[in-house]
Amino acid sequence: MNIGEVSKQAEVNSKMIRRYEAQGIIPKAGRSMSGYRQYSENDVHVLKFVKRARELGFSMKDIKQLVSLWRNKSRPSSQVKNIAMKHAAELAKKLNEIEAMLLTLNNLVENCHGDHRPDCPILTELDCHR
Amino acid sequence: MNIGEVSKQAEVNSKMIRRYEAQGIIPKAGRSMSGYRQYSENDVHVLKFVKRARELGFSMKDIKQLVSLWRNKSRPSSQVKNIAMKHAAELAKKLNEIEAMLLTLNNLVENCHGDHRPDCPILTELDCHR
DNA sequence: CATTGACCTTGCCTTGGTGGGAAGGTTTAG
DNA sequence: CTAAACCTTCCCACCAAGGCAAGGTCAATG
Repeated sequence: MNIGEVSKQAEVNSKMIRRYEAQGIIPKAGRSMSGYRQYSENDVHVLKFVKRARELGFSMKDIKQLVSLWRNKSRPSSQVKNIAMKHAAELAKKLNEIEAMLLTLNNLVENCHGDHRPDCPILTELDCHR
Repeated sequence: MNIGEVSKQAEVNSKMIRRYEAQGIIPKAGRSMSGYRQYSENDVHVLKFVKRARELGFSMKDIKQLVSLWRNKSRPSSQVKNIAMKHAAELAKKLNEIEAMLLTLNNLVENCHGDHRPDCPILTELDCHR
């Protein structure tokens, strides 16, 4: 299988596939006579794993470790859990930050006329907050 | 006032002050004989405005527009509101995405033993999701 | 008056994940 | 034979921030 076919099947951009290989997240693909990367069904499987992990917001560093643990059939599940918990904690932090921003922002937007007049609580808040 | 003093007062890194100037977000500072940037109280004020806008998650592009509207005393508040609403919508979208990730993630973490044993629902989910 | 240390200047590199595009080689179908 | 659709590597851009380096300036010491 060439990279384009894998890309379709795993729904991962070929550009990204090459990058993941360079980052050591997926194993180096074999090459055809002319230098084209050659893939198997299993490679599609790995890429889907990576894709799903990205969708859960894991960093590439985390994913590298997760893939390695995934392949190691005698991994301790504690290691996987640690990575996931750390990531969940970071996500929760971000969530709180965004929530705080939205709270303020929605408040301001509600109180702004949004017409031709120049007075605007949004600018006032940004101006006078401190 | 030199850049260091402004940096302290506005709580904005001097590196960032120079960058904002280069990006045209704040006006070009005057220079002393020796080439040092010279600032007034008003510049501190502008930088605090920028800082607050960053804290609300606005992009530098948005902030550039906001500063310009802020300075224009005859702006229509509708323009400000539009920028803020667009940003709020993006934040809300991000919020939802992170919420979804956290929901899945917390679920997985709860069901993982997290001990020496290799079986782990987190890896299983990443593996079999599709 | 010279040195020292704190300040300032510009410029380039790194982060993290993704994408665009160039310049060129290969394969396949018409 | 040629054109299209692949593939290759390499460099650049995004975003906001920060680190580091090499050099100039200023103020207070000895």
